[in-house]
Amino acid sequence: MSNSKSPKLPNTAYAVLGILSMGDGFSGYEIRKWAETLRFFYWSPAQSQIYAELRRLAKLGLATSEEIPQEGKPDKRVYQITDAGRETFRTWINNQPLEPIVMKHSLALRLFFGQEAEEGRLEELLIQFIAEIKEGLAQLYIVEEFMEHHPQFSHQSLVALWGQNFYKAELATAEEVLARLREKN
Amino acid sequence: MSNSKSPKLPNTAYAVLGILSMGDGFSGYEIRKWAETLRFFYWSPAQSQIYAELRRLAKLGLATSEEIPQEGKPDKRVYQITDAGRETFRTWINNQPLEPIVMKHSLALRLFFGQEAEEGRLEELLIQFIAEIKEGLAQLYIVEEFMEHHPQFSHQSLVALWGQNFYKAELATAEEVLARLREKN
DNA sequence: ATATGCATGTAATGGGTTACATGATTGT
DNA sequence: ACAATCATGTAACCCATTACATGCATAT
Repeated sequence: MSNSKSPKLPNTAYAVLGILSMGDGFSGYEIRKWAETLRFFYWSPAQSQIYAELRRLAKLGLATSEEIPQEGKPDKRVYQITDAGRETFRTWINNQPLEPIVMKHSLALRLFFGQEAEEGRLEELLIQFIAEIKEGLAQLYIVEEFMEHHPQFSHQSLVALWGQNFYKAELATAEEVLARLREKN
Repeated sequence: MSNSKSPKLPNTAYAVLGILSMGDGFSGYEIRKWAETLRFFYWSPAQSQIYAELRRLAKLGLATSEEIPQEGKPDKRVYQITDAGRETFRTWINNQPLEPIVMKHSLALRLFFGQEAEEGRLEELLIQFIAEIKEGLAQLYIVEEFMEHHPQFSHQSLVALWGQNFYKAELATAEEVLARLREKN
């Protein structure tokens, strides 16, 4: 079923493959929880999309899919990466060039067009943003702490550190911008 | 043609509306150039998408569209924001809640799954990334300098500052992570 | 000669979202 | 009682990308 040469897949598929490569057997539900951590640095697809990607990977022979009957819960479908899947993933990580960072910063967009905002609106948004960032930072600390206690996650904890630095920088910038806006009035 | 209540639009449409609100009359081509600056903090849609959004705005009565004959060049279609369009834009900026930051950081994704990478691959990617960030920073300095000489762009220059801080933080983090990877070997 | 800038548009494809549908178990 | 967790899936929709198509003027 698998193509001889690694097929070209959307990045979401590689992310799912990558998660599958970290253990032996995940349900869609478990993948989804990992994806929630990933959202700090990469993406956060809808649940339906994760299931769709898993089905695609299975169809391409990059993962096996097995139905596990369960009592008291709906049946679980467990996906496992195949040799072809691991090969595809390695080809991606070792050969696919970096893409430019994509950022959708909804506050920056509003700030950019701030001349159309009401008096005080931007300050309000910045204060709200600062609170959200602090919340995100707290979550990242928890993620990193967990990973530091599990040596097999050394790369993942490196990325948690990356996220922390990003959030700290966002915090500092938001405070700087807020101060500038206030001193203009 | 315009709805009595502001219609709900995709963010790309608001971004285009916002650019239209900054002057009186833009061609799709000019919008596109502004969008290229926006990409540092928000988004970078395909050319065809910008033209599609402009047509949508015109159909909704949020912008007027006028064909300007030109010699030696293809005709130009100039779009101008209407009162209804400005109203829609203000409603958006003043009432629409912030959305969470969306980030697609292709390097972080690879780093996260670094256990599958070949010896030296991550270092190679980091070095490449650092070069790209430096290039981006240089461009942002140019953008900010331009805007600081034009007082009507004070909000825009604030966002250019935001972008600089982001890029500087990325640079520092990339160097830190590179150092950590090297000391592990 | 060749590339870049100006200038707009269509067609095919697909990645991804939102909403809906179902249902038992466990914790508050 | 109610919310959260576990667990998967379908249907409708559309935003967005890629590729293609055209063509003159100007700079290298």
